[in-house]
Amino acid sequence: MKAEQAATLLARTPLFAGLDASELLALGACAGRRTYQKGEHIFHQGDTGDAVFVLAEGRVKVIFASPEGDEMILATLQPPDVFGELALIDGGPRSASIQTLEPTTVLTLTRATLLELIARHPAVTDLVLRSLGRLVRRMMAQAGDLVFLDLHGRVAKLLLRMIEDRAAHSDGRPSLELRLTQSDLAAMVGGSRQSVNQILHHFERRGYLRLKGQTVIVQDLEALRRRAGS
Amino acid sequence: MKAEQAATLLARTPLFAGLDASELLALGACAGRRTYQKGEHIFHQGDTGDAVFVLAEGRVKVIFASPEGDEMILATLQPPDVFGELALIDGGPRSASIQTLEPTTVLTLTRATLLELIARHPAVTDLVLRSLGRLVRRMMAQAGDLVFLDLHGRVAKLLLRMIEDRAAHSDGRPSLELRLTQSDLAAMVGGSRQSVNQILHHFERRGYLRLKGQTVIVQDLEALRRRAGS
DNA sequence: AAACGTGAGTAACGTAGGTCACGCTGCAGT
DNA sequence: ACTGCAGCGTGACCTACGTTACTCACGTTT
Repeated sequence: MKAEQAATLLARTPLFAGLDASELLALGACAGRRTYQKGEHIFHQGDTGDAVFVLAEGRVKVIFASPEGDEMILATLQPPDVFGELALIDGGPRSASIQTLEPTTVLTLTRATLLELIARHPAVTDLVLRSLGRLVRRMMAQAGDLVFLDLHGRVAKLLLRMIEDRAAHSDGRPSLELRLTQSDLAAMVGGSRQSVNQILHHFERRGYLRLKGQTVIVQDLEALRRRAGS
Repeated sequence: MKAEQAATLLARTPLFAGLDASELLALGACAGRRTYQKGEHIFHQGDTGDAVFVLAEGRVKVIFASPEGDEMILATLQPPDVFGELALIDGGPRSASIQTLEPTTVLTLTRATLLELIARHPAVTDLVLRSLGRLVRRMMAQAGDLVFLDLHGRVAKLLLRMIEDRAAHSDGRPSLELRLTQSDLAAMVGGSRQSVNQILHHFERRGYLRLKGQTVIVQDLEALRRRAGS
């Protein structure tokens, strides 16, 4: 029952999509399930971790913090994203914290069950490699943006990226329900809340987009792209 | 002959250190060898690549460039560092360029011979995973530094990092032969050449270090650490 | 020697963007 | 109804850095 639900979720992830039905069921049976309220931490940077998580419901943010306590948001995740692989593969501490943005439920897979899975299905290793590869490329792009683009560019790029994979195209114009505070946006681009506020309004004044509470309706995608340098 | 030299080099890399002597010899025999002059490119960002390189002699810099042509130096490598794994594991384009800083010779291992190796020694996969994991962590730290630290902090941190793994402790005081121009240093911390110049002299005036051409003698490690926020 | 290129050192100036310090709104709890 | 509190909107500063534009000290080449 639960295992079946879990299996259908797992089937949607790039990591486990290749497995056959029986294998998915077995994996789903091994998976734990946890629920969190809005604002809770699933794990903290620096923890030792031996589990991978599959997001079943709700959204979370990935937070990288400096020793001084400043925080930078590396990404927001939504089902069926997977997180926590990094600490697992090298046994090191968790490199970032995970905090829920909404009531959330996740599946947990322990290192042991994954090793077992890999023993039976060597192809999974390749998928893990690819997912890590994507991570490296994303982080390189992030670092590049921080040195090559000004804050306007980074905000524009962030909006474009979020539109790419979360857009609801209501009536032609791509509209984006952020469901993030401006403080969160600021932490994603490495700027201050105030500057992000200014920049959003700047874009609105120029006619690139319209702001309505926490949703953004993009009017001029091309202008945004230009401003993002791409 | 050549294969033996290659084998001893491979044995020093973390990736292949675990292999037994005969396996190393076989691998060394499969390896190609190339030499470059100072300033040449070994490959370019965007190329399609199906080889991994092992640095045998000389130093290289890893360059990440923006579409507009601005460049950021992600790292400098020295023997027995390995590079080029990323494009190999996911078949994607090379994510950065490699340019030699000195006359350089490298070994090349094709995708085919590596797949073969992995088939015989599954443990190698784990090492590849770990090396990718290190890469992700390094890039996250890099991105974090860019948002959390000011330029002074990033320069201090860069010096500390280079001292860590390249220091010649002449007479107690750690001394560091950079063999990099200030322009290169600037590209490593995401600043302008002039600012880096100023900051180095600022540190010298404060007594943190002494500058002598391209070598840096650190006088007050603790002060540098403080300035780097760690 | 003259000419040229490369790397280092300085200074003047402008500005992107951080910080501080407000006020406003809407909502949850008592 | 009153009191927080979270999120947004805006203004007045101030400063860290980039940019531009020189100079000087070297090697190398012609």
